Amino acid sequence: MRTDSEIDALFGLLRAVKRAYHAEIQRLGIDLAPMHLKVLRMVKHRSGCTAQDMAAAFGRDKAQIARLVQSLLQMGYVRRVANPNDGRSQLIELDSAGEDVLTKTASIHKRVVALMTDGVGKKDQAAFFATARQFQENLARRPSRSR
Amino acid sequence: MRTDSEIDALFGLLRAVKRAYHAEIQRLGIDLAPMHLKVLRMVKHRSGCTAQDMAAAFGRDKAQIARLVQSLLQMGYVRRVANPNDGRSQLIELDSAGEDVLTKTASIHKRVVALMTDGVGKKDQAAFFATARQFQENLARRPSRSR
DNA sequence: GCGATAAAGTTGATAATATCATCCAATATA
DNA sequence: TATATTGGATGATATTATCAACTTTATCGC
Repeated sequence: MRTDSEIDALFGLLRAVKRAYHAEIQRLGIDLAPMHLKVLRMVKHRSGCTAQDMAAAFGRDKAQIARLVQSLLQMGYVRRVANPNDGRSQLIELDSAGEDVLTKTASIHKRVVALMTDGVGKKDQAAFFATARQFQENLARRPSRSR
Repeated sequence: MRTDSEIDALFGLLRAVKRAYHAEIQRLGIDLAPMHLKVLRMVKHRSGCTAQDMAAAFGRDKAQIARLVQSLLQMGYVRRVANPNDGRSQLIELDSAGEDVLTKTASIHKRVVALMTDGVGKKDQAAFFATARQFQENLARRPSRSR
């Protein structure tokens, strides 16, 4: 039976993506949540970024980022060094264990995308993601961020 | 800077949709979560369904549904009647307060969709949702459900 | 320089969604 | 009938998220 609206369809899709993503991480025996990986990727990509940089880049609450960074610190995936330019903030850097995790998980995105897009033409995929970004921008226009 | 993958784009869209959806509910002064509304819609659509029906229909854990139904019961939005055909289960029916809530929230989907799809052509929208369903089916093929 | 203000980060509280495991009672099946 | 299964309830816990309050440090206006 089809009683779902468009919104329900989106929610359903995203739950499925989350599950698949999570399952892939578990499959690799890595005890990290998707957000942990997101932070690690950011740290790798922009070494020496601050927690605030991430909060802004992700559009997330700084409290959430602070906790993610702390747990990554405790697990030894990142390290923190004082920011020479600002005594309030600290620069986050990837530790070698974090590098390893990123190496191991590098293929997860690809695998999930491959699983999800199976049998869908390249053009349709491109159109889908382009529309997704447009939708997100439309919704992101008003809400407030990082407080 | 664009460092996001397709998966990140989807996650971002989900967050944006959730926020917008939640904000619309709050705007109406209704103290229910999106999942509560989803359950209410299901109860309205299929009056006398069981919690198990919903868990199966949504692909969700039955524990989650049980708790949602219980809170809706406490709030007086639904009522429960014994299932004459099965002493284990109970049939969930919409109460008048639940009807009211559904009437009030009927436009939320439309509003969020309108906000989200602003400036996107009808054809592109249709293509997007069609692809979303296809993606979901691809991902839903393997994972296990309702335990 | 000083005082007000803002920013970076931490912490506490809490919400929404979700999963897993276990248990009970009722049913179905072998 | 003995056994297994199912519907549901409950406890524990994880993930993501938000808001509020607070500390420390910077910055801006004067």
